[in-house]
Amino acid sequence: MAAVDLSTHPGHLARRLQQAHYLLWNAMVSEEITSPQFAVLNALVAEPGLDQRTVGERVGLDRSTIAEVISRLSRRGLLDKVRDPQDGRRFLLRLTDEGARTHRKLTVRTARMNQVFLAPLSAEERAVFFSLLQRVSDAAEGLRNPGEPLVTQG
Amino acid sequence: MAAVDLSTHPGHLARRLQQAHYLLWNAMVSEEITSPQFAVLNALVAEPGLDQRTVGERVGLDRSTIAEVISRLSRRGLLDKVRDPQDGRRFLLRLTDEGARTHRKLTVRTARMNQVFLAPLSAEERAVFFSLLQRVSDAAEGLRNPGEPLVTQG
DNA sequence: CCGAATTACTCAGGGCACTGATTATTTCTT
DNA sequence: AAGAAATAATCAGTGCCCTGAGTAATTCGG
Repeated sequence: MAAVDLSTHPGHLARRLQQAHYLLWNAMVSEEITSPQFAVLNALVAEPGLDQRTVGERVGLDRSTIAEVISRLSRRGLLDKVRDPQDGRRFLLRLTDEGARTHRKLTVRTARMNQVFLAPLSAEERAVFFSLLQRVSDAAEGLRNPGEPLVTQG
Repeated sequence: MAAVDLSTHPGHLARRLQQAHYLLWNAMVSEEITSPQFAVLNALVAEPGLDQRTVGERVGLDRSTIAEVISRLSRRGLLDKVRDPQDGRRFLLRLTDEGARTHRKLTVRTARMNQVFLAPLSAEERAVFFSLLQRVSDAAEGLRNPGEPLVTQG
């Protein structure tokens, strides 16, 4: 008795969604490059020369996790790490040719995978889905960083 | 160039949502018991005496992960593992009094946390949110298990 | 200019999540 | 009844995710 219905628990649903995505990614996109790794490659395509911490911020990975992910990508020759001559604490990151090639290849496959993943939803539902996911995530992230309010009411 | 907008990638959004939830859970529910652990306790409140594999199926954890989670809960005295006398491969699982107490306590806190987590959404939006999350997850899980079709069309 | 605070990164430790291989037990087939 | 197939659980290995503590470099305040 007193058991709860997990289907109304957003955390449980989020975990299930992420796991389902993980499996489909593995089957349809890549067994070597993970989704967070792709996010890092993508961030460096958009803004080459970012430092490690900023890349983590862009893709939503904390300092420890981004360090591991970068280290793997660097070990596989997909990106280069060089000390910032202006600030000896930072490493500046840049994709190698191989890294850029990998990003291009996975971009195509990822688009295909997203079609399959979102197949059960209509175009309108997809837009709603994205919007709801983003609103909840943004709000929850805002709870941790009360520094920059999302809406400034004058 | 050719960088992609991650805000239309459900996998990326799912990961962010899950991370946001993880942090809020830690802050508002418990630093000792995790959300998957709570799901296991909850499954055993609903159906005491389940075996390990079935519990994993109920809460969406694979054979390896459920083994680790059960082992932690058992080590902390929240559940008991006994060999099934009918089938020597299985372990039958049952909450201890302490486990049941913990489940009751966390049920209350989890409800409070969900209120905060879902605060940005109206009641109607929450219903839509749950439904979309579930439809996408169910469909993706169905891709892996083509054994039991979700809809039987006569 | 120099000590204090801040910042970027690293490291150790705990937990979740998957795959592939192994072991023990049960069930199926002949 | 005996060998083959299936099943429950374990183990090793990889990767993501967080916290708290530590190190090196820079910036801030007096």
